[in-house]
Amino acid sequence: MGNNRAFKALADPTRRSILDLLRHGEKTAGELAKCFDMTKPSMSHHFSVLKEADLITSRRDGQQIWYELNTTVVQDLVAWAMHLMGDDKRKSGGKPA
Amino acid sequence: MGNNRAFKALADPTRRSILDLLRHGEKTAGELAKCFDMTKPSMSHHFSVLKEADLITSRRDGQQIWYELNTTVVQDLVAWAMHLMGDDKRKSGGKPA
DNA sequence: AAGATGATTAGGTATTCTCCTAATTAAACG
DNA sequence: CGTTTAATTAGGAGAATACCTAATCATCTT
Repeated sequence: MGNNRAFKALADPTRRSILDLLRHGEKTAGELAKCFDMTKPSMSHHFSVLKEADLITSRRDGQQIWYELNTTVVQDLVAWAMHLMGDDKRKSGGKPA
Repeated sequence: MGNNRAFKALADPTRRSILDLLRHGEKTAGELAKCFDMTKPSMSHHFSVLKEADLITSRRDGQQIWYELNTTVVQDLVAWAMHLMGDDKRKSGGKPA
């Protein structure tokens, strides 16, 4: 059922805020870290959890690392929630076979 | 952002399975417990976490307690996920102020 | 190569989480 | 009432989580 790692990742409010900040486009680790009252190592840990869960992707550019939201896992989450609410075997439209 | 308790509640795979089982209608604590390789007290704890998060409601009928899925919080979750994916300031309809 | 900067990894601590067994509450029923 | 059945609450052990400081890695600049 969905991705356990993703649900675990979303259980922390700091990590959800990080995703929120990435909503409008990619940001560097430092930029993101500045938005929280937390040390950089702690933030780095959160980034790695989000990456493990495939909720973000990363890209190095020189000294900086840019993080970007990966919406495909978020879509899976929505699919699971919809399934829960009864959007099941009703004109699925998703995967014909 | 959304309900932290709900996200925390969803972080556990057993609890997500419980919600899945409640998808087709209410079930008693015992019925649900039978579906898992876990003691009743452990299951009871999971029920209480789901209740605290408003993901389920409960009703006593004699000796049994019936649990039912509450989809309103699930809807909030979907709303948050959609917001994340860019469904923002686009005919919001949510909170005019 | 040395120094500065951006970021991660290593290691440790305090808290939270998940599960268990034992004890308790609540209701049904003889 | 005492017993059985359904479920919860209490208490505790072990694993996982979320922070921190110190140390390391990677890159750029001089």
